[in-house]
Amino acid sequence: MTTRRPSPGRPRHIPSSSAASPRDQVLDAAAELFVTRGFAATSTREIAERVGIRQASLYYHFAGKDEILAELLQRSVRPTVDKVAKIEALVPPETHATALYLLALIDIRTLADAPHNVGILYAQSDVTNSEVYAEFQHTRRELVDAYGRIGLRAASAEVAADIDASELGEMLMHSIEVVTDIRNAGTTMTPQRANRIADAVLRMCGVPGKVIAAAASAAYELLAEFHHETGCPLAESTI
Amino acid sequence: MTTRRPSPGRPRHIPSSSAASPRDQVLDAAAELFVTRGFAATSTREIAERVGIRQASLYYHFAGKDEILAELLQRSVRPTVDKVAKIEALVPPETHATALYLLALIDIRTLADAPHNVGILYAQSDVTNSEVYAEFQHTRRELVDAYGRIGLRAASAEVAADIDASELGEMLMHSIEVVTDIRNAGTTMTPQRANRIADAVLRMCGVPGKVIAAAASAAYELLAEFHHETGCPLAESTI
DNA sequence: ATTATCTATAGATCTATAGATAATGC
DNA sequence: ATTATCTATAGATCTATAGATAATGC
Repeated sequence: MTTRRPSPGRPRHIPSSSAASPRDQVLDAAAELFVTRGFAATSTREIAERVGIRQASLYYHFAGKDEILAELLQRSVRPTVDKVAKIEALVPPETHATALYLLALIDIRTLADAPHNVGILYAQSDVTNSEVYAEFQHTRRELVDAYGRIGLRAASAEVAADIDASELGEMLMHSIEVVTDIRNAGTTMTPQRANRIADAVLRMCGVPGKVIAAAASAAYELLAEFHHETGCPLAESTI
Repeated sequence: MTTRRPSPGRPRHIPSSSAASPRDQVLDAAAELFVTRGFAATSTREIAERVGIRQASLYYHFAGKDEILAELLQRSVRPTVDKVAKIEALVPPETHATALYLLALIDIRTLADAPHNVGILYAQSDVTNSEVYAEFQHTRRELVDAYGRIGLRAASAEVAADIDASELGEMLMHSIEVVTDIRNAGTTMTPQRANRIADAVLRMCGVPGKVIAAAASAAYELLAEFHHETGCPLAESTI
């Protein structure tokens, strides 16, 4: 397990201990640092140090720090967005509460199980206001729209009459992102806790308690379909 | 209006156009920059430039960049926390939904009406993990506790049986902070929108629709008591 | 005397580029 | 030949300190 398959390129000053591609090693190291110290406060030298390469070598893989963050953000929302169509197709019509519960659960898990708490970076001011991250913002917008669309279908008549899809979507998705705070506080995300968050999101839409309970069981049935669907290249940390 | 009252100290290279104290001018300039560019990405020179003083002059008022942010954060949560006791005393017993609605409304307004969207800085990784901000974290914790305590009293039996105060508090407070995202997106916060957010928070606790409507009216009656309670030194921007 | 600024600067960064070098792969 | 690193470094920062200076206030 300790021997490395030889690979092209000049050897590192510290031999790699990971089987992941150099690019993924950089992403993993950067994620950890961005999350703990913040994006702007992390230097390219620190990232390189953690990977075991020289600072300048980063520029062979990425044009700059921005690009590293952009890819991390993209990778953190893309999996959930990609599952939206499948969710909407899979769930029997008229059981919209189940669809919302399923979306919430998948999103919570994705945020909770990611090797680093990248969700914390969504609100960084640098990110929200820079053009470099336009693609991420667009993908995120898709997810907000999905929350709004599915949430509105599941909503009680009372709630549906009061709020539009875009505003509801923003509120639901933001509420899900409490996961990020919880992780940051050091608490572990249990399945029960994930359920309580999903429950709360359904309650926000005015879904009655009994319907929520039914949606929860139905969503769990369907969840197996989504298990390990996408390859998760960042899952393997440097060990 | 354009003439300045002469004050002690060597004159600035660019005369001040604001009546606020130099310290408050620094806080105001820093808030705007921290919120738009991010904390670490803002240099002390930029802050000074905006105030109209030299970079080194900042250090007469603050020991460092950290201290500026620490005070901004403190000022953004303190007003709401200070009102918690009054809310709990003012609201008639057994009408816990009203207390929660009132707390939500006050918090939403404080976040929305602050001269800069400082709430966006709460989740900055630099902040959450540094000791410099321990005092802010403590104050914020008080607010989470208040949300948990008051939310649990207002909650339906179903919800109260399922979730503890600390977890509920975290979820409610986080949901309120959607205000920060909305401001950041450039949308203006109307009173109707504030109501919809407060409504959603009560729904999260399992409060029935009719009770929410009653709590909303009752809270608005009581809200007058809190109008312009605290002096808001940052309200006056550089004009 | 006190206050609030100024100028000047040391020392420590940090990003990105240029060009050399040591592997593998054909 | 291609790939992935390395060394060296230019140029541009940035923070914080030391000490001078120009006001007001007593």
